[in-house]
Amino acid sequence: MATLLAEDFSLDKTLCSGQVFRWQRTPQGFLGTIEESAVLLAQSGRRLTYSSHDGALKRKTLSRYLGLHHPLKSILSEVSRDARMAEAARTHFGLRVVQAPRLECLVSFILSAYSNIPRITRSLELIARRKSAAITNAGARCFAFPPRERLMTLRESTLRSCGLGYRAPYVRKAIIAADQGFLQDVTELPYLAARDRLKTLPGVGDKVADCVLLFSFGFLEAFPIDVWMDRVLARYDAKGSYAAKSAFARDYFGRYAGYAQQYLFHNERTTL
DNA sequence: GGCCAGGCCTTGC
DNA sequence: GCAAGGCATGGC
Repeated sequence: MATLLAEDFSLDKTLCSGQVFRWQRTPQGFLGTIEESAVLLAQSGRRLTYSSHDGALKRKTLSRYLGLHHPLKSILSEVSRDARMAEAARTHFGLRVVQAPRLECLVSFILSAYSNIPRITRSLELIARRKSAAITNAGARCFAFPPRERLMTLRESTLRSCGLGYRAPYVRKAIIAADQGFLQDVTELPYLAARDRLKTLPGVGDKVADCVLLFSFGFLEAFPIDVWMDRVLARYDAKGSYAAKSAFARDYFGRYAGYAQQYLFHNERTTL
């Protein structure tokens, strides 16, 4: 068990705001996987304790995963352009935008199309069980999201058996692209070009691309717009195409628009 | 047993 | 460009 000082941070809000899907609450804390490690996380005040089953999880890897490198206070003060956003910032203070592994994030959000969170979680879990051995931490078994080389051995039919439905070929192609360095290439691009590039993958449109750019590539200006955010944006009188609304949001909230999105999104989902 | 789903793709204007 | 329908399955 190691300790990390985590200021201005809420583990609960960060892991339970729809950015990542496979963390589960246990009596000892949150159990999940990062890279090849089974990880247990618990927070007490500003103290974050963590352990990995093999001791391989590096502090820096964890810190990055949880978005602890983002200057939260200054980000929130920058995006709080109005009372509504300022209120969401107060209510959910400590929520951070994660920086999850790229391929895992891409697969997760391809699965999110026309689906729901329990189902996304289930499919990811089935994929993990197919290609990863069980690892145990705190007496609980879990399965790491498989690395690219092992995902490459998944046939489309096997993906279907994990409940992906018509998304199976999309995921299969995304894995192949990743294996050819596609995701690395995307990191070299500026935001809008990166979004266009991601959208060349089948099954990846504006919304999925923005989620992936925000939750794994670290493009904090990305502002994913789903049905929930559409409701929020209506109150800002933002109308038109996805491109138009997304441009409005980036212009209005600025370079950290993605943080505004995450707070407003979480706020919309947790308050009636 | 239906209805619905954290969008995307394909048509047809 | 933009508005409609269809979509494999599983959750509720």
